[in-house]
Amino acid sequence: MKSKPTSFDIAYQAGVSQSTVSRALRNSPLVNEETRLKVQEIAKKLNYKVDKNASSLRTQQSATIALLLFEDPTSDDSLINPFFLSMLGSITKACAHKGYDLLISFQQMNSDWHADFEDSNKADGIILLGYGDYHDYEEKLIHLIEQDTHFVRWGAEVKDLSVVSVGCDNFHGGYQVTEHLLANGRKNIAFIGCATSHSPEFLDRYLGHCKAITDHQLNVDTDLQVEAISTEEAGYFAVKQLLSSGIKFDAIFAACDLIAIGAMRALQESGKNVPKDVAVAGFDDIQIASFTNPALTTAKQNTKLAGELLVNKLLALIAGEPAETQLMPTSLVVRKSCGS
Amino acid sequence: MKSKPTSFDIAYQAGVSQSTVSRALRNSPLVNEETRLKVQEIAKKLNYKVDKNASSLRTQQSATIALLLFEDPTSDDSLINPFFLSMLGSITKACAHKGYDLLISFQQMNSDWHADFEDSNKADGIILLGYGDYHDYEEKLIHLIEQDTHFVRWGAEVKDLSVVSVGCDNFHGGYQVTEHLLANGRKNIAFIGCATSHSPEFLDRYLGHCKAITDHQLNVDTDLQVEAISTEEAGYFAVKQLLSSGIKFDAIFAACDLIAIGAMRALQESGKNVPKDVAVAGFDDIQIASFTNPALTTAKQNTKLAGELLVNKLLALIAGEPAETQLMPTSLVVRKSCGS
DNA sequence: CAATGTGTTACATACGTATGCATAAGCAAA
DNA sequence: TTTGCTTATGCATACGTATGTAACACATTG
Repeated sequence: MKSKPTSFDIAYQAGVSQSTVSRALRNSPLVNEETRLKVQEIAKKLNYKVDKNASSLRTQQSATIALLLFEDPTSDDSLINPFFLSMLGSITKACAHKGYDLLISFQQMNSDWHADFEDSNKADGIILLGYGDYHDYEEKLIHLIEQDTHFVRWGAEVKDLSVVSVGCDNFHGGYQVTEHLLANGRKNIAFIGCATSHSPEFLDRYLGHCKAITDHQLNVDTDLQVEAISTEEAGYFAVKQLLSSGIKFDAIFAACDLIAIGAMRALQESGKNVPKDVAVAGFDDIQIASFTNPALTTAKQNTKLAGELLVNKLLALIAGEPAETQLMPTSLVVRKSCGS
Repeated sequence: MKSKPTSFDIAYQAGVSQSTVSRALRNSPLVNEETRLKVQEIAKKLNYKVDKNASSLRTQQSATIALLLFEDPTSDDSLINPFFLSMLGSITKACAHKGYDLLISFQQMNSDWHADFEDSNKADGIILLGYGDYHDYEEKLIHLIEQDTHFVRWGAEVKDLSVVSVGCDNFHGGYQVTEHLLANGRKNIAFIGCATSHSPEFLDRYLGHCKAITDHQLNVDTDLQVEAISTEEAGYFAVKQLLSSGIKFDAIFAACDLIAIGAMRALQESGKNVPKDVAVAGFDDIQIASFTNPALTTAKQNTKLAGELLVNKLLALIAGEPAETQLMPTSLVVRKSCGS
């Protein structure tokens, strides 16, 4: 009574062998229907559950995917970027839909994460999630590839390596946002966010922004680009700094929504009206964006689709099928913060 | 070269037996230091990783915790309540800190979740997370107990069952909020949220609210309690309904922050000033709360502590140690939405 | 009637690790 | 020399499942 029933217990009660039990429970065509029903009935009666460890050990498959979430080491320890939380929810649901369990692990970028699930057989594949420059961990990617580990990652395409990435068309998204601001008559658009290769996502958004400006026969003013990491505080201080510098601007393109929210706080605190005095646009479309005052106009990254793509591509790789890097389009969500 | 190295491969190279390898890698005092170092060196060279399935099968321990997250079936399919996302982040970090992996699974309340990890040995214990009346799934709790499954849950104390719960002092939190509103001179405080046993958390907040009112020699007006589930939309419509009913009120106590946000939207849309005309207070202190306009005054549930408590108590149960149900205090976070 | 095929079951084994028990070597005490 | 103890290692086995192969009964065919 004490210990969990095994397939041998069922076999004994059913008067068959353990192997027949195993086949019967997996609906193998090799077993007679009558036998199968009897076995399944007894299994149910005993509240039998397959031991996943034994099963995984035997089949070398765990029906589990590991999600490695990289923290931005500069951000607040207790919080997680809402965008990634949204991705996490989406990936979880996509996994559940495919019958896979999801193993979650937070990692510091500089830790030995590449070793954790690699050969432990605890997961059939890995999803890498987090902003940042992949050059910072390129050798770890190479290591993963060398070990024939199945994995996909969120982010921009990795050149020169056969890595499957799912990302967002940050360049086009940036173009869309700035074009929208220009269409609203804004001339001097500040860009708040890191515009170096250390943040390839933000950089692409900035480049799209610049392209939209030059396409409209205007000149890019580099003074209007202010560095900021992806937090509300960074956006707040960047705008404060911009305001005190005396540089004229009538719009802000924040590299992500959190920055935009901080930017709006700084503007409103300084007596500026959004969008009348300064239009503000963001990027991501996190949940908060529709609740700010005014509601934030932003380039939406479709996290639901992204999660499904990541999971589907990873499962394809696991199944030995080909999978390709894919760039998702962004869509502009027009709310109140840009005037129209 | 092809297949992953096993402990036998190391044993062969080191000229010792597999059992010695196993002991050496686990730093058993039974093995000579010299031997241990040699074994560990070879293991590193071969990039050896313990097979978690085999290890778990042998030891019957997986160093993994399963988190079952119950969706509110009425809420939007694509979104997850930010409060639970915050809990999820906190639990993930607490697990990582203890060296445990976290297996995440979304569940419908009416599904067979109680069976999923119970005997599969895939996790050493389970954390149940989600709002709702535990009476709705009491028989499943009993089932878990009968199977000697280690688990803890988030929520109010479960009477008559030996279930370890970690919850928040919703009664006192409700008392705090209403007392704050009264101290600000508000007399007619509407309560927006479900106040039935189907939502025990909300009910306790309501009861605390009522206690604060009677303690101040005032009478509870049941017309000022309006039903709403925990979404922004529900808060919006509840307040719209309240406004059109003509009932006078100068403050709103929303049963959760999402409701409060919807309530503010309805008020502002109707030309009411928050907090001048109507003060609004919430519950939870989700991340959005500090970004709304005006910033939301709310009773904070400490998700960081909650996650740690849940994990610690679960690990205690797994270790065979006693653990007790615990109620956490809430703290009032005063921002701008109540006037002072 | 022999040969072949079909459907169903049992047997035996492998997956890779952890650990109780036996063993061997070395050494001190009797 | 014998006994007893310590230290270090190997042997053998169990964890519970899944599956290749063999075996068996029975039907079909030439």
